[in-house]
Amino acid sequence: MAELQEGGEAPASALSSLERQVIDVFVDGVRVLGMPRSVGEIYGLLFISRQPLALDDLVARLGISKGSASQGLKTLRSLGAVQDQPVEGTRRMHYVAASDLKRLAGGFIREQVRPHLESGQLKVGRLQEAIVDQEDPELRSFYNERVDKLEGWMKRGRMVLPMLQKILGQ
Amino acid sequence: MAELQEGGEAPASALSSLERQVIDVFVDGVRVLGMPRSVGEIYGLLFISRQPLALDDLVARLGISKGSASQGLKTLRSLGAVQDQPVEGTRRMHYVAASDLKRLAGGFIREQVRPHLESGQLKVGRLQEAIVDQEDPELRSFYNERVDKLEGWMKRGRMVLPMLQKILGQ
DNA sequence: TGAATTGTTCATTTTGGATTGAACAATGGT
DNA sequence: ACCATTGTTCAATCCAAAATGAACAATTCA
Repeated sequence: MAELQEGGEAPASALSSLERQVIDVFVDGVRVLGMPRSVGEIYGLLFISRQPLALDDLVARLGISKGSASQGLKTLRSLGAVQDQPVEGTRRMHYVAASDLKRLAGGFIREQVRPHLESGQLKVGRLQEAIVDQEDPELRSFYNERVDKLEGWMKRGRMVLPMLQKILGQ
Repeated sequence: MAELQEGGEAPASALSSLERQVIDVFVDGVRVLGMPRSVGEIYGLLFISRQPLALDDLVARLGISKGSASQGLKTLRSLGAVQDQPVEGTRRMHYVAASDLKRLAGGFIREQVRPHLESGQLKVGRLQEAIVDQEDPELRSFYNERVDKLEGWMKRGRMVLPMLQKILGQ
């Protein structure tokens, strides 16, 4: 049984021109944000799909591996950009794209930006300590000035994130 | 003549621990912004150097190739993150790091963010046209809704950039 | 003008991160 | 309990982007 590929449920056809174009927009988008192509493809296809899609739909329609699809979905879920959606009549999980900018921006900031900012601050902290070793007083004061500036940038970065989120989310 | 490596001018010594640490911070930073490691190294070393440095100083102290150094400087200059600084007594050009956040953010937005936003908008425009081909009216209206949302995101993106720049630059 | 110095370009090589796919859980159905 | 279905993990592979380095301008100096 069940050898009919074109069964009653899952359309695994090629991408329409429109779908391809939308996906391209997101592939570009995530690339700017430093994320892998497959993540953009997955989000793009979900974004432009009226029905929730299962992992195997993504594999079939995008022509990517199960591994990529699984990893990509994991990333997108951690960002809150994709949500599980149970579909009755099957135990296969389906997924939908979250399409509210506030949530997307928030997830990205929380998962990708904050961690870097924090590790940066840590490093700058250690840096402050390293300066006291500097013998030459003139050089030491130059270093202090620079590291203070760096610290200021980080602080400003932290300050800007919530503002950004607020501006985007309304 | 001039076979003495440790001449009277250019210190091509190894990086101090402090220098190494500062450079690491910037390597991380530019990585988040999707730029190559060498760019972070170059900016980092210039940022923490009291004197302007020449291309060959960067090559010697960072241990990168002349090609990388030249390319990296080109990028940094286009961002306004590094400025030429003639040094009297030599015809070799020297460089200094611009250290004002407003300028840095402005350059990055202008050179890296805006172009992507604009090409994205172009694509979304073409997308609007592609929708009219869609026969099924219900699907067409779904597509319209989605593409409108996408367009809204882009518009909001354009709106946020100047705000960001303003917040950072004071 | 010719030689030396300095920076750029670009074909090749290298490499880090993305993708693959097979082995492995985990769960559901009978 | 067993088999079928579905998703995850991770070592191996692949590939796009970065780095290299040699050839090539473009200057400057003698």
